[in-house]
Amino acid sequence: MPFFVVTIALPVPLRRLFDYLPAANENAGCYQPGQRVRVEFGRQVLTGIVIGCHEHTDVPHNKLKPLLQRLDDEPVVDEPTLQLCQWLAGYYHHSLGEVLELALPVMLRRGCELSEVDEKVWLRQPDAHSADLKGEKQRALWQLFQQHSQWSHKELTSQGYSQAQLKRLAELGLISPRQQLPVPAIATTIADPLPLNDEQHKALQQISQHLGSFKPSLLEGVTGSGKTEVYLQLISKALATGKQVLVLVPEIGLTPQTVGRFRARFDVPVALLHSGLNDRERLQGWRQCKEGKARILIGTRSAVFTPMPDLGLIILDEEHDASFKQQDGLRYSARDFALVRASKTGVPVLLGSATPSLETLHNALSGKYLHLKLLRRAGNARPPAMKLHSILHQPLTAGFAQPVLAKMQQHLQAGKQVLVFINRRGFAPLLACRQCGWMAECRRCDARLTLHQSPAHLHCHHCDFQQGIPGHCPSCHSPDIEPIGQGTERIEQQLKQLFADFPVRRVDRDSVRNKQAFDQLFDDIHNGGPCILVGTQMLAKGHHFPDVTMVTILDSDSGLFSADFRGMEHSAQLILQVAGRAGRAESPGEVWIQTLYADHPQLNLLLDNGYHALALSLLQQRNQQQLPPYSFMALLRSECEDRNQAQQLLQLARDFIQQFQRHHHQQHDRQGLQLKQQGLNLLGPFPAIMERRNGRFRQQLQIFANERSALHRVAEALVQFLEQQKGFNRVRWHLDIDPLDTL
DNA sequence: AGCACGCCGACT
DNA sequence: GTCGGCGTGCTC
Repeated sequence: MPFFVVTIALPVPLRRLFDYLPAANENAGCYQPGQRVRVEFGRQVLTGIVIGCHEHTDVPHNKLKPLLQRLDDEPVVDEPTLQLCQWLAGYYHHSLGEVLELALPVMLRRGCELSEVDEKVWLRQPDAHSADLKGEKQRALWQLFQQHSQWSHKELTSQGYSQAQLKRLAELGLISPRQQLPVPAIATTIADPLPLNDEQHKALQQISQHLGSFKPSLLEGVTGSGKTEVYLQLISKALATGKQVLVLVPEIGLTPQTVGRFRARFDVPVALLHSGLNDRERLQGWRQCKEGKARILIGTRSAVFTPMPDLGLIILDEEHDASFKQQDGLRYSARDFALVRASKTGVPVLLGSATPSLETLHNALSGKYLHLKLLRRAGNARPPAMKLHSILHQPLTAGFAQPVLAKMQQHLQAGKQVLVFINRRGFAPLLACRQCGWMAECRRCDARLTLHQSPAHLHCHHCDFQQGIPGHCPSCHSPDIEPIGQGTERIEQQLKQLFADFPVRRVDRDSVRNKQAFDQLFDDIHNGGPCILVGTQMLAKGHHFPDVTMVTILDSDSGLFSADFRGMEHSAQLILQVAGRAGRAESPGEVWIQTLYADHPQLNLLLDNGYHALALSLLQQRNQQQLPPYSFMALLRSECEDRNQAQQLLQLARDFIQQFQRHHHQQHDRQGLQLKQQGLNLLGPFPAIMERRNGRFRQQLQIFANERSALHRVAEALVQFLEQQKGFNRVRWHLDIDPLDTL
């Protein structure tokens, strides 16, 4: 047998592959890219992915180990997915093994058999003719098998059918049991499509023209304009051509309402992949897609990796949402990756948002994406009236201006619900001493501790440090210490006193411990009469509250002067998202924004002329300052318990980049090429906005480039350079490509 | 990332 | 004399 090695990707942060000798009695034909293998790696045993077989290796032969075991006969990572992962590893300068680890369900990473998630399923016998069944229950059961030929055992028993009844049907030769992958039940009655207005109709027509080839589109539609209906009818068209559809939603966007709406519209199996599932359920959903059994997948960020052999359309809702970008480890953007996947698969991708990110908007305006707009709310719903209310020199009651309270009272008495948005958890953001000015601060972060009341404690929202509330000032021993400022808990408490006749419900991460409580709460709100809802972003995303007619935004000011260049963009998106909760039903809503800066130009632009107008103005600013999307950015972050070391590493990186740049210019010179401005711009190193976090000092180096390719070249060289550096063992660093924030 | 090796300080 | 701190180096 000729000599060959198997090249393996391993789940380690090393950005290279490893060669192994084949297992005993196996030839090169046994190994296909995408199969899992077990290998001894140093002293540990790991599960790796076969990348290929080669007859040559640079590794000295005495170092080669035979791999321990081949786990799969068929690849678990199909060819297109493998190629996409290779692209991703290159784009984010990350280890391929770690990318593949992310692309696979946890159970497969651990080396489980695919069949491990098989379950008992009952199948209708192909030649079964209905016999005369005795029992009512048995007839009903048989009726189910007329609708669908396959039901999972678990589902049938949960619907109240017994083991005995199933056994009886099996004895009559009507059905038979099998161990196999269960497929989600399909809705038996299908809801009709809603009528489209001309805007929706036009959007649907235009996108449908591109089914079957790569074409990105932006569907820019104000809240309530019926984006979802366009999605649904587009999906329907894709399904009709025998294709699978991938729908990506933000982390909190996958509500039972949304899922229900999808399931009720299509007579095909719908798979879900989100954080609420356990490992087993995840593998099931993944297999359903990979084996083509599920025709629609609705999932969050990591679902973008799911293999779908018949993929024909990708929809990504709330395109601007930050949860599409992973914020630790491999910092990939599922939105950008979805675009690449669509391009390599040759399918259209639809990005939807009421408040598109400036990146996407720029692509739409420049003609790179199809730009579709839904400007009118569907049905009779009217857009909410938005109003800035100046609180400059105004007396406040519990943080509210008097006219705002009066307005809230009015809506409540009309039997409507009022939503109060304050993006700050806890009772108060600060506990301070009135005598000496002491403030409760976190020992590990450059931050104040947030005061919580139920349960009573001080809490650092940045490192999770917790401690009890002191009875007197630790500095001057005065008992005169008091909470300063407002959080959701305090607003809730005060509103309960001010509006004793109406229930007040708080919705934040603390009040909604688990998903069940969450769903229960939303049921209550839907069924209940007038009430006040106090909450954070949680309230703003995904959920519809038909009875909310007034929204009060309490702390928008904190977002107006953000240190980050995307601060205003994100503030505007959040304000509109919250505002969108009002007046979704027949009654028009109103939104009151309390502010100290009622003449803030951008805030006024947003309110007077809308998001699109503000976005154009922000884009102009970005252009002038050569910030993304008019330049390409990478952010090198470092952190260390020793401030100097974190800073020194970045200084070293900066020096390296400058040298690298000079070198490249020289090369161009020698080759007689026109010296093209590399356009690399370095900012930093400087400390992060909150320099110390969780006991570590954080620094950053911002790298801007005019060309994507220039950024790539320097990033690749930089990562290689930093990996070689010795003497910075205690410094942790990562390179964030297309960072979402510079905090 | 793990995990081992190795070289120095403070303990039964 | 050893236990264990973490700097350094390697993993096909």
